[in-house]
Amino acid sequence: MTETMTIRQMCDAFDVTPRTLRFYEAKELLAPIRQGQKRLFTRRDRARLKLILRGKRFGFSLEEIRQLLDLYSVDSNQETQMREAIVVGRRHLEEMIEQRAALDEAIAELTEQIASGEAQLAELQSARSAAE
Amino acid sequence: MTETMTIRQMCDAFDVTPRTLRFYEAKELLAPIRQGQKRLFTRRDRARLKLILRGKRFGFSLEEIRQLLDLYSVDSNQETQMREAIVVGRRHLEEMIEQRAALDEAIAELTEQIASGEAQLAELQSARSAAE
DNA sequence: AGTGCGGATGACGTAAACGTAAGAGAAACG
DNA sequence: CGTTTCTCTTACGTTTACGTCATCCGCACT
Repeated sequence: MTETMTIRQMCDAFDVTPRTLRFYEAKELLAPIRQGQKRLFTRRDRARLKLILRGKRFGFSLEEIRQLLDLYSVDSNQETQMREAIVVGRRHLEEMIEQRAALDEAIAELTEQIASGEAQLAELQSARSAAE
Repeated sequence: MTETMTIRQMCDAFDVTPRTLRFYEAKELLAPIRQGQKRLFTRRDRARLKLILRGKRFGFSLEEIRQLLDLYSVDSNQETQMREAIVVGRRHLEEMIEQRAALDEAIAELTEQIASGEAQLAELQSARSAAE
C-alpha cells in the first residue's frame, strides 16, 4: 500500500517539517528516491527516521546518529564498515545504559520533590482553614 | 570547609568552563555571591549546577531547567510560584518516564542489532577459514 | 616597582539544527 | 485555461549554548 510516501505524508506521520526531511537528506541520514524532482520515502527511510528521532530524543547529535545508522543498515556487509558500526554501537549502548541509571535517579528525586512541594501546599491550606 | 568555591574550583569539580558558569549566571540559573568582583559559589549553587547538568543530559533546554529549578529551591514559599513549579515538575516527570520507556526499548533493540552484527562478522570469519 | 596569575567584563564568533522567504515548475481542480 | 496546491532549489536568518579574544583589575610574590 504505502510502499513509498510523499514528503507531506512523512511530515504528518512523524510530526516533522519538510525542511527537516530535506535537511536530513542533505546530511545523508535519509536517501529518498526521486520521481522526477519529487522525493519518495521508502520503508527504509521511515525506519531510519524513526531511529533518528529516537536518537535525538536521547541527546545524540545527528552526526553521532549517522554513524550509528550504519549498524542498522543491512547493506553494511563490508567487514571494516561493520566492525566500525559495532564499535560505535557499543559506545552508544554504554552511554544509554548510564543514561538510564541517571534517569532513574532523576525520576526518583523529582518525584520526591513534587511530593514535598505538595506537602508544603497542603500545610498552607490547613493553615488557611484554621484561620477562619 | 568548602563552604564557598571559586570559579576555578567549580570548573574542576564539575568539568565545565568559567564561561559556562558565567553564562548560567547571566541566564539566572546560578546566583553566586560576590566578594569584590569575584564570584563565590555556594552549596546552593552547587546543588543547582548538578541539576542543570543532569537536565541537559536528558535533553532539556536551559530555559526548561530554569523553570524546574524553582521546585528545588526551598525559598519558593510563595504559593502561586510553588503551584507553578509543581505543574512544571509534573510535566517533566511525565516526560522523563516516557523517556525511560523509550530508552529501554532503544537499549533492547541496539543490543539486538549489535548481536546480529557480530553474528554476521562471525560468519565472515568462518567463511574465511573454510576457504583456506 | 615589576610581573605573573586568577578572575572580570564586554563583544564578536561559531556549530548544530533547523526556520523562513523568494522564485520556479509540475499537477490537479473547477 | 487559469488558479490553487505541492514540491523543488537556493539562500539568508535564527536560536541555543557556549568559545574565543582583547582588555582590564587586583593581589601575591621577588
